Amino acid sequence: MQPTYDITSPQSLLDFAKGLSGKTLAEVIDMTAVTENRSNKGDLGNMVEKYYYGFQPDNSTHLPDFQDAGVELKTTGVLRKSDGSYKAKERLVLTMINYMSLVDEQWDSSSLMEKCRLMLILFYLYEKGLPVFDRRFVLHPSLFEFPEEDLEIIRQDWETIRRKIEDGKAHELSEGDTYYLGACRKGSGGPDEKLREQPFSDVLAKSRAFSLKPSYVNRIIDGHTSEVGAFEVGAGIGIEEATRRKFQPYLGKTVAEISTMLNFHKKGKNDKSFYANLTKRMLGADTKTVPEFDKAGIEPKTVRVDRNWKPAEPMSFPGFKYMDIIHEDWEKSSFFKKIEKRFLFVIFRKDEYGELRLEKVSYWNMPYADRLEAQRVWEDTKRRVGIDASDLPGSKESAVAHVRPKGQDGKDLIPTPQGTSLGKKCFWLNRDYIADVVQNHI
DNA sequence: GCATGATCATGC
DNA sequence: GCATGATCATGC
Repeated sequence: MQPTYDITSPQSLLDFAKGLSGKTLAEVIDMTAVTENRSNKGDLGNMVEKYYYGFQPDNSTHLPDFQDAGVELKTTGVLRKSDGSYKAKERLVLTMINYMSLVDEQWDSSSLMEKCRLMLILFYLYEKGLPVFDRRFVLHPSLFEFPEEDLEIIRQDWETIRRKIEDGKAHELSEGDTYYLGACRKGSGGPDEKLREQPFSDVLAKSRAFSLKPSYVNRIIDGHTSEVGAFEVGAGIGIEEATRRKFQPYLGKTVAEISTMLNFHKKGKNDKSFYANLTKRMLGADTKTVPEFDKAGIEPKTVRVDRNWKPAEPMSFPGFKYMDIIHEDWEKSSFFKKIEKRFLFVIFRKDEYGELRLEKVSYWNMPYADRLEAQRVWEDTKRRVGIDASDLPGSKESAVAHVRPKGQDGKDLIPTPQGTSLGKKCFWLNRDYIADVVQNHI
């Protein structure tokens, strides 16, 4: 194909990409020239470069694909929501993390920034099993450069990841360590996966890649990355400090006082999401989402504790389906994805008169050893669902997690592998475990 | 008081 | 209609 773009100009590369909008590769390129397997399911980005741009980048370097323009080409899957808009199917992988060399890098000249400072992002509508040539491009391609205020958070995230490797903890990395930029798992998984060495520990680590969290990709899709949100985040002010400032006016106040300040009241004695919704109001959002938290993939959790810091309840997570979990892998499970996140504990504590007050707001993420224990409970659950779905791990079987019901009512039943119907269930973090976290770790 | 079971209000 | 975040209810 004769190139009809200027390979040194980002804008020209973008304009050329627009020719793919609404189309599939098979519709715009000469398919007779394709030497790869027609049913190829990976490599969409490379196929776009090779057959649409007619350009084969040198993938052996850490430079961007179109190095003369300084542009890295990315393709990423999106899903259509019921209202017709799109959302990210998953995180956007930027580049592999090299544990050995990252520790010697400086942010400005980092391999991440060298490669991804300016990205041309193409979105395609994800459909399971569809070969790359038949994936349809939707939305407009985005020539994306990180807004300055986001770049500060991303730099802090990058430093956090680098420091963890310096501390000899590459194997303990978690997406919950950071906000916009995550160290996501990237590798074959399973027992045969080849693990990587790290510079300051003899423990081998699973391979990981720098990625933008799905919530951040959604902000790119929505074009809201530079929107002024509920937070004033910038140089010297990270997410945590911004959060502290947001809650400052309400700290120490009773629930009744906060309700009055925000004109937001409990709907009735069964308004079970009241504290969660009140928390979102304090952050300046309506009851739906907190944009900055959404972007950073932060998981707010309200915890009510008594005078002795004992939680009133354990902590619930999304439900699972018996028929799904038996085919699932741990790292694909929603429980895994949740506990790798960074949590914001918003703690209401009973005062001497038994009245709840906003006592403390604190970030936390789950330690590696506890994530391993949660994995054990999950694997045990998966195994036992296959044998007898009515007999699953209870709270006395693990110090960390257990399984309990989570349904709308007694009629909310779903099928089991045994052919029976049982109430829906979900994973919970034990009350005593939450107590330990609240009392000793935040 | 705790473990376990049951259910609520809300948003999409 | 259902997933979610969470609290309410019960029996030992």
